[in-house]
Amino acid sequence: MGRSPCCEKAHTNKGAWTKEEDERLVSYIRAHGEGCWRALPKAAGLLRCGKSCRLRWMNYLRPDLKRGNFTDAEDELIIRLHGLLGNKWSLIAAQLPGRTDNEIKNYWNTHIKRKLLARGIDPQTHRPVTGAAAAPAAKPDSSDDGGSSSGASAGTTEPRCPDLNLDLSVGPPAAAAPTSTSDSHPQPSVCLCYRLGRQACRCAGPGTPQGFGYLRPLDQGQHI
DNA sequence: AAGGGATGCAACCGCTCAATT
DNA sequence: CAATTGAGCGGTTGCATCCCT
Repeated sequence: MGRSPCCEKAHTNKGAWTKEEDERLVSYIRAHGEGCWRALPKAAGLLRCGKSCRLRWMNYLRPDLKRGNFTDAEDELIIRLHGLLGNKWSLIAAQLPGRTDNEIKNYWNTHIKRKLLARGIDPQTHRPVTGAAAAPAAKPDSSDDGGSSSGASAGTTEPRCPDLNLDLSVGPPAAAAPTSTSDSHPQPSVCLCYRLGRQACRCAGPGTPQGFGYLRPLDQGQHI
């Protein structure tokens, strides 16, 4: 049973990539484009697993990557998207041009989790942490506490974090998402999963009980 | 200055899903 | 329709660096 290994482990390098390996990978992809990752290492003369090549390219070598610190706006967007999508890092990353799922995942685990705890919000549920246990380590300042209050301590039975405004608009804030099941969509709408690159999503239509039928109107001039 | 713990990031591993045979 | 294959995803780990004592 099981599956064959994705590569011959005996003849593959592991660990940090060398500059030479990076250059080989980049020049190969520049010349041939992204194709069959499984065959790429051999073709490019790399002693690496195809998965490793893909990861290296996606997370580090791609030319369109935005390196550097996350902005506050990106922070907030990630928090909102996480509240809506959960740990779907690739979907979240799709909304943040130049950011990778791995980067966002790391950033979430290292920064945002703590930030939310400091606000008294459970990073997993996005609800106020119950009891006074809320963020014991939370520094009194939390400087950017931005309106947190969120009744952190108080609303123990609060069903939903009042701070959580699931407005997914990435562009101009005006592009509000119709949260209601809006029976009639006046403008063309598209399943969010589709927009994020999941062509065959399993979202039910609007009004789906499972709640994963995200529909959002297209912004002006925007197309799928 | 040195040691040890905390933190952050890059990379690996195993699983799932979709496409292909 | 079932089996196989490959790509992609999310969780986890390992290591380098930072910070505090």
